[in-house]
Amino acid sequence: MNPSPVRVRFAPSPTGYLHVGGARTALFNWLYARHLGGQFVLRIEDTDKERNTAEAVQVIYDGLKWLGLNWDEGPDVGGPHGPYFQSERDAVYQRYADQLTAAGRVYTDENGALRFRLPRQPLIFDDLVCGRIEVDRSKSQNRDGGLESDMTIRRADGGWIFHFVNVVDDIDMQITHVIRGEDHLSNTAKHIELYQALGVEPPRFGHIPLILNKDGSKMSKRDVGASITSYLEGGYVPEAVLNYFALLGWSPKDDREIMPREEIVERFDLANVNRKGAHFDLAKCDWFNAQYLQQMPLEHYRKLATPWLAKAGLVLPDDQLDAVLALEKMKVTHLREVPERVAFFATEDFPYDPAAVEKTLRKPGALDRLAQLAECYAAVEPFDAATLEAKLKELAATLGVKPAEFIHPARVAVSGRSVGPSLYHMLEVLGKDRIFARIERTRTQFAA
RNA sequence: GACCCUAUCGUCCAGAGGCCUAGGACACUCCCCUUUCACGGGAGUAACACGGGUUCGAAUCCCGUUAGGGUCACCA
Repeated sequence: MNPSPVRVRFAPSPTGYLHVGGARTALFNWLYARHLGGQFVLRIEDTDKERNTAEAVQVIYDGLKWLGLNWDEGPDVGGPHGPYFQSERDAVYQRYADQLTAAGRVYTDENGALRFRLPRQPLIFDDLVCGRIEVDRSKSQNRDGGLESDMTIRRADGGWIFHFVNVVDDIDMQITHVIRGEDHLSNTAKHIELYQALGVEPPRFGHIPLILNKDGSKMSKRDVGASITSYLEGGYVPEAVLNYFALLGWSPKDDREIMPREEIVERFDLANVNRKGAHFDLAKCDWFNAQYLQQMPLEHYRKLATPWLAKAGLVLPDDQLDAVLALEKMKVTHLREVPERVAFFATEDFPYDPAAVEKTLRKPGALDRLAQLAECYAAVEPFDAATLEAKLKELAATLGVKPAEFIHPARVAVSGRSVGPSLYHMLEVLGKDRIFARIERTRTQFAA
């Protein structure tokens, strides 16, 4: 006997952007499916033809793919329960609507819309996250204090309404577990009434907490971090973002935070999802990103950083690329910072930071120190960080001055700035010739 | 307005009656490491919304209050 396979779905509407809340819903569905060896279905809810565009759908694909949330069935990959665009499922909806008509459960109202007669019976269901939910449907009122109006399932113009197509598709696609945002918890009663009217056993429901802004307000399109595209464009590592999102509402119940995808899949469970709305904190997301960047192998880091270098028009010789990237790897929070940080390796014509010049190069004797250092380094062998450090300190000792007298001007002379990589490692990567040229340029340019 | 969900540090989570003088992480402050900036290490500030019960004992269970969120569309 086959264990009944778990089938979950993510059913976004193509609005032109993928909201974090949506991505997190997709993630929890995906985790649930992968954890249990079930199927993850992608269905595009594009009944609203107005805002339905190919680009809007592409944004959803891009976001999910970036996060690594692969789907087993969907518009682009097909599957046995298609089509997966609601706009192409008219015949299916008509069939189910006919069934309701035959059963006398719907009627056409005075405006020509098709409405479902709500049974308004007391109703109980077990939510996988929220537990037992008990509603007395006969008490549901609308804003005017009147009885909740019967649910419209088809507009006068023939367009289908969300609640209906959502339920029909979940039935038709044999969805076993509906994992969605808590904003649908209150709608679930109506949905169950629809399942019952259709003579179908409802799936299990799991309503996950909403994601709010850090101050608790509702997150809208404009808010920082709201759009998944902003992570793609902001230099985030998908695994880091996924890790952070997973911890918004779910916890492995111990102190583990940085977890590889496989571990999250392995440990994920709806029972460990909490019910409290999560406030989104980009600072913590950034911390995860920095951690992932620091801990990943240089080879992987290079693959992620290279496109950013290219986009900035920076060219680094192949044989130096890794060495240069390694110099700043521990300091980068977002990949987009990389070009700026390593730009001075790519050109001899780098700019000098005015503040650094003022503070360091303009100091009396600074240019002389550079000359002395260059002279000292002329014969250094091997030209590596350890030797360079030893030589510099030796020079300082000989002259009876602090090493800082050399270190600071040298840093500004070779990089144009007062902050950057470890000086000696930076010198090693730059090499003797470039250092001498840069010191020369500095001395000429800033000679009193 | 009716109904539903929620309530532990500023934020994300631990805590499923005694292990809690409430733990971890981010953020913040200080110290160490480092003659840069980071990383790393150490320390610190900081919370059980309130009021009633139940119990020998409550952050944990129950009720109420308050607060926040959600749903009640010919939007999805």
